[in-house]
Amino acid sequence: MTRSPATDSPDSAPVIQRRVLHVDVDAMFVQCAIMADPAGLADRPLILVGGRPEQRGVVASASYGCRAYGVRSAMPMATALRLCPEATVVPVAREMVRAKSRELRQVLEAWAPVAAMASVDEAYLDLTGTEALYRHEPLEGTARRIQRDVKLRTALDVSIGGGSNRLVAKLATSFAKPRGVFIVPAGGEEEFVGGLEIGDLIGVGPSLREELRGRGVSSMHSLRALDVSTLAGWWGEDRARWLWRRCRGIDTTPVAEDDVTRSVSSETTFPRDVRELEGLEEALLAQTVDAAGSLRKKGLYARTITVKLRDADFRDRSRSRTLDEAVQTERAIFRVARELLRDLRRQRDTPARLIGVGLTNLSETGESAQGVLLDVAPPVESERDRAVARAADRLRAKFGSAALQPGRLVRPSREEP
DNA sequence: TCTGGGGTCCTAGGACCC
DNA sequence: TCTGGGGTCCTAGGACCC
Repeated sequence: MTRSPATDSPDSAPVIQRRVLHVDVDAMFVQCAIMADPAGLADRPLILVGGRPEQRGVVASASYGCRAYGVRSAMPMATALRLCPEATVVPVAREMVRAKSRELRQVLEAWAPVAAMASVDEAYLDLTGTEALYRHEPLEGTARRIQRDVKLRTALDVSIGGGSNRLVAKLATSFAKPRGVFIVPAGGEEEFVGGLEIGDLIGVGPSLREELRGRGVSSMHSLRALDVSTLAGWWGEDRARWLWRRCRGIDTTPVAEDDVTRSVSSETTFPRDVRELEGLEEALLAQTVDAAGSLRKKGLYARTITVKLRDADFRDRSRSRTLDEAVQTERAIFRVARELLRDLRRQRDTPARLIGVGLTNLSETGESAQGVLLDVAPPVESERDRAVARAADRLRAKFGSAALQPGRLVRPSREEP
């Protein structure tokens, strides 16, 4: 094994030379839509819409044909259709995406001792230690074999970037697209990243870029000319070190299979803004049922409940409350969520375009944070409540989500188990 | 043209505790 | 009269990513 070149500071820590690949599905949603409807959609310019089709939707993904016209992810549908009027608009094929994502993970896990999905359509592989196993084949060769194997076994086209760490591997992927492989040689990280724009760095978005520009820093070169203490004077030590390392292609975060869920949420944008409390509560209940269902599906409980409103003027507001014990039923969650919603409305009574509920502070048991409290106060959620909710889950799984309406779940009838 | 939905992580102030 | 310092938790908001 070789050692990475020494870095000056901060946190210079020469480590074993790692071999990291970043595997990214090319236009995943587009590929999945075509797989779901090969006869209807193949070879057409496609726009995958997020949210409700045609109504306040944005582009979730676009085929390369549409991208040539300037269509981009997150673009409002109206804009996208003006740029590419002949595009076919279809909703995301969620089931297919889930299935293909699972297949992809299975294929990749066979190739690397450590494989971690970073989202539905991308994964990191750490091949460190496989040098002998792969007969000291260059990383590029292994990447190409993985690419072919993925195509063979999942039918997905992927691009693969590689390098000595996650950051560099991911940045390399954009040079590999579509259907290519791009490896940054060990020792070439700093030079490689030096050729990029500041905004290309993962984690540097429009806001930070604008702030940098305001301070006279608009090129990677000028960013690198700054020392840590200057950066720390602007944003504090942590962020300063992060950016200092980032713009030099230094990244020691491990490729870890940490798939712990930290939050579960469900939100919806109304076709038209909603002002009446009644309409908002109705929607809040539906989102609560949805989020609580996901929570139970993962076998989790939540202590913190957050209600979010997006006002008509696009201002986001939220209220949250942390309970002494963790819950997982819509019954318990909605009781709190409804109060939080009323709180939000007291603060500002204005039409809303979005409502959502978020669950955090998750655990795998429904026990109290401070056990003694249970002896004092009755639990906000009984075992019976939980049993009812799980029975409803089974019914929905069997007969479809229309089998039980949210309204009935709030006050379960006696006949239910 | 008018802005989805699912997440993760960070910050900053206040409460509270030692 | 002057008034610590560190840690943790909670809340609200925001940046960012796919």
